[in-house]
Amino acid sequence: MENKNNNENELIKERRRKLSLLREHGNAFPNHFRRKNFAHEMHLKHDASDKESLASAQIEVTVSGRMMVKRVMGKASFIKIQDVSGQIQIRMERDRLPEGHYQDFKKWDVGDILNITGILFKTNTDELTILADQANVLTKSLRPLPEKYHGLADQETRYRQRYADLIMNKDSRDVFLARTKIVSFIRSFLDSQDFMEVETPMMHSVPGGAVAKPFETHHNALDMKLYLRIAPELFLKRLVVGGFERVYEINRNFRNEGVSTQHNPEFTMLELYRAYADYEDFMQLVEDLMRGISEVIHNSLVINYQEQSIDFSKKFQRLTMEEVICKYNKDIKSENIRDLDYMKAYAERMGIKIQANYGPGKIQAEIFDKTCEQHLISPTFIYAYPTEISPLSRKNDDDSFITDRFEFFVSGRELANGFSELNDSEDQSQRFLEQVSNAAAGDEEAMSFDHDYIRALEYGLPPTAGLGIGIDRLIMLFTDSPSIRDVLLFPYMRHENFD
RNA sequence: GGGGCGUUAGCUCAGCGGUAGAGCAUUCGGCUUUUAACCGACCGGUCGUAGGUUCAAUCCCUACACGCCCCA
Repeated sequence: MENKNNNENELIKERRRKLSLLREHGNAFPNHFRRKNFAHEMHLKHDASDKESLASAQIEVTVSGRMMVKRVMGKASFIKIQDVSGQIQIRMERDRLPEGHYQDFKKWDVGDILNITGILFKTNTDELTILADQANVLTKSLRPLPEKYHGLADQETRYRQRYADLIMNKDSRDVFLARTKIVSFIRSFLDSQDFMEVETPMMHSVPGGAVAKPFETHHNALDMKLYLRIAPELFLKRLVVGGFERVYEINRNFRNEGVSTQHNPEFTMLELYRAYADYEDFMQLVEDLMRGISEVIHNSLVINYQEQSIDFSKKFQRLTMEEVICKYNKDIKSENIRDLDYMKAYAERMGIKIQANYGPGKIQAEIFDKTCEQHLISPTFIYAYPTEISPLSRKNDDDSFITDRFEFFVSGRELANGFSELNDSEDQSQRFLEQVSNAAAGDEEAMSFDHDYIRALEYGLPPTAGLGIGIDRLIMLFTDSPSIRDVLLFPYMRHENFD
């Protein structure tokens, strides 16, 4: 029962003693009490009532929640309990409660989960309070809560013991409430446009749909290697081939890469596909979606993120990849921006390591990452991505160096990636071959040749637009969170040693 | 992978080369309208881990672990 690293100290021993007393007096974990009222609902209804009318109304309420504050003053006490909706104060009086109950109550601890029945009244300072007639412990809490004033501040504990963080920090609860609200807004936004939510495999025999290192796993019965998916893209487009013309999926992707304030090994992605649309339609969709979320969460089109003001009210800026590179690299000669030798020399001067298989498009992307992305604070679309780094995107009709692809940036971060889908199976086959040769040249992130996907394209994918939005980064933006860990209920952490 | 910062009581934090500190919480006593309630007393520590330097290390040095931030 005891384990050293679990802080089995005197405080917990004391509470275990109290729990065994509760056990002696009957069921220590009763589950027959029923709540009738929520804290927030009572405040809404009665905060404005005056003392006298509340006293004459004699409103009986029953609440359940965790005791967060306990102030004992001799024969009467004030406590506060917290339920999912908020907090409410309760007054306990020795002479009002059943015989002996007040003495029992004095042994209860902050953190215990209680059920209280009583009459609503206003205190001298006009605080809505329940005058208790009945009080019971539903769950004894064995671990002391963090200090009442400063709360739980330690980042590591907040991430590892999210339950304690959620008990103590309203800001943290609010982030996750906003997260849920945003995701459900996205669903209703897409559902109202006749998109169909689907689920596609999380384990792939051929990893694909993105440029990233996968996690590997093994299926024992079938004795086969499987990969946790890095993207659902190729499966969703198979569904469009099948005739589901508008599909989306909100689910986890897994990438075997570093951890940072922007990256977690598993993260949530929205991907959507719409037949008979192109990337410009999806730029518009991104604008509509961002404005919708901004209104739902902040009731405004201007929000604040980490001291930056972000304005969604104006039409979002649009620049091509080459335009933005020239904008932030004044010394690049635009006529040479597709010249391999020129670009290679330029990139190397700025410290970018150029691998043998890099073409001018890949070098453009490297320069963009290093010199442009950080400046894209206001909502901005960068479009016309090089074909070389866009193996699943449709080539531009007038210029095969680029594709009909965009990425969307806010506060210096990529939030979305969308394009007109490559639906020419023969072109796609060529692009896969180039990826395979990159892999042979040592590129660990290059895509594999997906034969079944080519087969699907050969049946015919209608002209289609696709879009992916990183949900976690989106939540960061709208909850003003500096780290992805702040918007993940259980962020990745190194294994905790309990020895 | 590199650099910086951090790890002291259950929590929030001070501190110092010479017996380890505060507030809150706990325990005991007082208190029937409190708001970080208040008043009094007590209790609470392998100072992240392992080495090293030193008469003496929580403090200085090294390595490691974990975390946060920045860079690749």
